[in-house]
Amino acid sequence: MEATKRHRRKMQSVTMMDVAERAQVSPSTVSLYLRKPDAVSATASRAIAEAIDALRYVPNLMAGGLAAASSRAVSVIVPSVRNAFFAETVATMQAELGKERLQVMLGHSEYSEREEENLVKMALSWKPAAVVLTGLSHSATTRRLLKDGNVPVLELWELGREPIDMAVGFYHEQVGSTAATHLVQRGRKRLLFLGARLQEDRRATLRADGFLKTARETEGVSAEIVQHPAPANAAIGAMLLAEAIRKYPDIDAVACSNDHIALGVIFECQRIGVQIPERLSVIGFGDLSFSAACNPALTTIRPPGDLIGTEAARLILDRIHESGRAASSVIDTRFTLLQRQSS
Amino acid sequence: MEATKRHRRKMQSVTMMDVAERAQVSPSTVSLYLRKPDAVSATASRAIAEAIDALRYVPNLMAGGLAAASSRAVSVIVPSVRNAFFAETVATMQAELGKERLQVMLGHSEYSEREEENLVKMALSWKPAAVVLTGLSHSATTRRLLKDGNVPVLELWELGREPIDMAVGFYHEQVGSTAATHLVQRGRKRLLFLGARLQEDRRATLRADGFLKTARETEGVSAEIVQHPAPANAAIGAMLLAEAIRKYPDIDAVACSNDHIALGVIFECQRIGVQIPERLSVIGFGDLSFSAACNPALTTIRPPGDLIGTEAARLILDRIHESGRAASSVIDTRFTLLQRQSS
DNA sequence: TGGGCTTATCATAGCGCTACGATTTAAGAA
DNA sequence: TTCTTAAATCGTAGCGCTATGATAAGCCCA
Repeated sequence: MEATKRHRRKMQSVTMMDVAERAQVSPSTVSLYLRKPDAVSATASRAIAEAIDALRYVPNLMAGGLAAASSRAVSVIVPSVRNAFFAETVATMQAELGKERLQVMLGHSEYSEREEENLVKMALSWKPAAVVLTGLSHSATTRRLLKDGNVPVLELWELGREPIDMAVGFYHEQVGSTAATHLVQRGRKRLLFLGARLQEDRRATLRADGFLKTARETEGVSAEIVQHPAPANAAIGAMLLAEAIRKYPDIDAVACSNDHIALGVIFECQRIGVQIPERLSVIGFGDLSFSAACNPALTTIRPPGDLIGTEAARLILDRIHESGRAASSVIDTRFTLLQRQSS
Repeated sequence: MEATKRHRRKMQSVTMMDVAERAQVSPSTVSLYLRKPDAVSATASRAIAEAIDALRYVPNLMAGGLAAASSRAVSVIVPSVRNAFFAETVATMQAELGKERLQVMLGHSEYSEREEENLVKMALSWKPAAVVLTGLSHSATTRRLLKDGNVPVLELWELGREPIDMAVGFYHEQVGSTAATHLVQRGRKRLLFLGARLQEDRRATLRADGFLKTARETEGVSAEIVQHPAPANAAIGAMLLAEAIRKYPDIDAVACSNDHIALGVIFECQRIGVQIPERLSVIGFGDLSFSAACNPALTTIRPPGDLIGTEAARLILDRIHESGRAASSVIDTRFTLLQRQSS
């Protein structure tokens, strides 16, 4: 025994080398086949495919990522996937990115910039193919990390100020404005905005702002706001309506920061005998799964959560494929007003 | 020039080596500090921490994972995060695992075993610290991959047959049985189960089975089922109730496969003037955000989505820490009946 | 004072893959 | 047939880190 080996290591059962050997090609060719199948001849492709199958080869993406200095993971950070809006976008993105074998890494900021910053730091450790954030407000450190990180960055669900890199979403002030205009067109004069958790949900605040601004700029129309710091749900909605009627007995229309609130309003009106829409018009935001089935069916504004996801995925894939490009994109997905019975 | 270097490589700006140099220790010590801070002296720790901070060092987890032959990623595969139940569990798991710097990699099977299999293959390429699946039904290949993969495996949200490795959840037949027993105790005799997408949602089917079995075993009680293949939502719920009343005019209680269906039932009853609970008792499943605020408030069974997430995270962390253990665990989280006005 | 511990630190050999440039082969053109 | 050019394929040096075992430094008690 000549050499006294001191080191030993566990290892992966089947490596690319094994595949190469069986297919009678070099490891480089196997690697090429896996990354760009078109660049490999039909003969080689067949042999490699057979070998992969026979050996049950599973590529090691950590090794690949290390060698390539970038991984096939996309870090997606949302306030919470418990929120149906973001769940829709995350689900759509995962489906689209999964087709190209990109992995979604999920993080929840819980509406905290501090937490978002931690998640971004963690994400960067993975050399992700892209980092996806929600909204346009981030800590200075987050911004710096992302700009220095030399990584495609997407900001979803909000348009307005300058994005770090790319953005897909819509203008929330416009949502509020559209709601106000709609109610006015329906002949309403005493408008009210019902909001929950506005201190944390910047986008809901923008909707409220747009609503109040547009309403107050209209001749002969008044607009007030009633809010609560708790997260939006139907119970809060019911509570808010009760409070609103106490404070402003003559209101004839309410816009809600989302459909959960609106659902609570509908229930509360049933209980206290307020007729919708005769006595009170109601408009929500979200078009959640129950909105069309309410009694009365809820007029609402539908944000395109799925479209945001597909567009985001498309931008990421574009960036990956034509890696040279630096064009920064902003996509306005718009939103849709769905008029139903409640207004 | 002696050597003609042919190779060149881009690289990470700051590596562990840079940190080691600045802190006047070896790279090994830095690595140790990062993985087990307690094993490093206070002096060294301070110097390393300072260096990391000053250089803004970001560890490369791909390199770490490759060297360690396992990553700090946990692959979580759920039918869809659009479903509030799974969203709750995913969110909770991410929060718990994130504390220990584990990344959640998300996949959506869309209730397809074929798709789940693909996702598991992709997941395994990352050498995850654990693989988390939903339910106990998987393709044979999925099972084999996971067993050969030498990876901790968790199956959530369902108990019953033998798990691959560990399982956290509850018995869905028990849920159905509990619902039936409750309605009988409230004096109901003509029971009905309203279900959506039962062909795909195995767990909803188990609830239906448990419900029908228990009801039919009870003296003087009858039970029927009405279902629809579309995904559960309030509109389907309303439709199902209308159909149910047409088919079985004398029913006095309905159990719904989830609260979305129950919400539709409530709305439909309001429209057609059926009094809840006087004429008809209603019980749901899920305790969704609106359930307590309905009119009338909905009696429902609450599955502990958050508990499932925390318990799952705990099991994974336990496995990582005491890596020798092979004890396979099954945790029954139970569920809670919430009696409200609708029954 | 020194032997036997424990504790802290270190040097080094890969982990499995991809990028790079070089080399071989195939296909046309002359 | 030879030369040129394009298409396939190959050889190899790392990517940045961790596991391993070795060494050095403290510490206790005889």
